[in-house]
Amino acid sequence: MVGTLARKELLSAGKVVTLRITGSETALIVEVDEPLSPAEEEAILVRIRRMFQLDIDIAEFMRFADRHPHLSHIREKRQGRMLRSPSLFEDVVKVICTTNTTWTQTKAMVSRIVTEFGVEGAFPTPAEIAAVPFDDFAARAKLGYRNASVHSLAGDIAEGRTDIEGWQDQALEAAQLEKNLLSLRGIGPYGAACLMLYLGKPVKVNVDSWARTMVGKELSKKVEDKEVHAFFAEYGDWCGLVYHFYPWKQETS
DNA sequence: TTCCAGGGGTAGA
DNA sequence: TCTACCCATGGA
Repeated sequence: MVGTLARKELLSAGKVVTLRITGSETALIVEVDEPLSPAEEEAILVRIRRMFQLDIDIAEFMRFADRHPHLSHIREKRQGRMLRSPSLFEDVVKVICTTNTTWTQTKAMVSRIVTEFGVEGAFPTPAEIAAVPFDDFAARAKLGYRNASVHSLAGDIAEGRTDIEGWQDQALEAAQLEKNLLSLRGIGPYGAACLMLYLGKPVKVNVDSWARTMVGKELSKKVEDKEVHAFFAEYGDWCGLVYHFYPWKQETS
């Protein structure tokens, strides 16, 4: 049922370890290729908790899904959690790389960011990206017009002008969190909704071309973004999650 | 060549 | 608030 997720993680002092993560019915199993100090082990645990949203209580969403017969698959398939990155910075960069492009190109962009600027296959830190002059970064990352968004974000974080990781430690209201996310260059309504979903506040649908296609099929017409939002409006503050696990009548190939 | 992909920023109305 | 236009990239 479960596969293996392998990932390189950069620890303090420049140590890079490989994680191999599998799961049983009740637990995650994390293998590390090198011995860890207690502090390093705790650092890895913090990242694992974030990746698998273990700090987010989904019981309320499960009860919500239970009240909708067509969402019964969510509990049956034990859905409801999103896989995310060990840091909000990495999630923001990846979301920027999904905008106005194909999934194939998104993967290529993220792969170049890792291989060009990361240490031994680990995702680069803001400081590592910020240390690269913009023209050099753009030529090697080849993110198109997204280069400026990613490079400026890395610089802002590395030089202390913004602390986006702190946004998730504060009990921010959804509206304020969305406002913060929208203030980031390269993050618009779609990106903010994606990130809100990752941050446990799925109050809006991340309307992308897939959403427009599928809602269009349901309604048998070409739809605008506001019609996609209206389609999911009945799910209230859970609409972002419902969209992600929605049982479409006819999947496209 | 032209279109467009898991959109966003900006100017102008 | 809404619309039109532009934005790098690369596959179809």
